[in-house]
Amino acid sequence: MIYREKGYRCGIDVTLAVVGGKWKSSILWHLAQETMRFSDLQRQFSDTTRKMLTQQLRELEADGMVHRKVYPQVPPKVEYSLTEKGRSIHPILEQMCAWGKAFVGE
Amino acid sequence: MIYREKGYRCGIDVTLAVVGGKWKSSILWHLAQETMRFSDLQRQFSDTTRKMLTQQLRELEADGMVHRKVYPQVPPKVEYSLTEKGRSIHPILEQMCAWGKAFVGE
DNA sequence: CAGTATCCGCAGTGATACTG
DNA sequence: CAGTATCACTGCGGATACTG
Repeated sequence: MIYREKGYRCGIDVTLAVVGGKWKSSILWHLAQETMRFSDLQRQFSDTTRKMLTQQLRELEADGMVHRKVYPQVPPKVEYSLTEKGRSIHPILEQMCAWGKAFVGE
Repeated sequence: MIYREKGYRCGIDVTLAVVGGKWKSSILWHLAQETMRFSDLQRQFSDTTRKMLTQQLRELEADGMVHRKVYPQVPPKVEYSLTEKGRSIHPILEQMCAWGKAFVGE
């Protein structure tokens, strides 16, 4: 199974490559609630550097999970939202969230 | 949300901490089919070092996801199988697998 | 505001050799 | 057979400064 010139053992590995990044699932989770500006995301992920946040967003964008809308104005304004593909992972994230809670709450 | 003295943003992060490791989901996936000896796993994951494989298995064991049965004999024999907790993640893995396949097959 | 660019430390990983 | 132990290296990610 090939994606972006890399081989994957099965679909699970692909999924983890897309949402398994350090902050990606959380980003997708938050964007599912609402469209957010970069500064909004910075506030939510205050323990992350701009660099990391940008990088994760760029990868999600490259995978077609998020849409990046740039308003050509000064000062700049950039909004991030989920694409259709990005929304399609949400049921799985919800289950992962529930499983994780149950796992800890024992 | 605390687990093993580490804070997690939400259940998703916990789940990824448990199954998101480089080979963990694949290990859980294969063990779901059948109990395997260490050498069986080595064959399946031929591109992984013994060290990595051992480490991932130890972490899965510490999280109560796999059971490690040692046969006290020479030469040694060690069998790995899923615990109840380990089996409980399987539905999610199946969905991740399906999602990943759909993601690539476009 | 929303990013790049650059440098750097160190944890994670690999290679190799050894052991009960 | 099923692991440890040790060393060396790479590259992820943090800190900081700069830019359109």
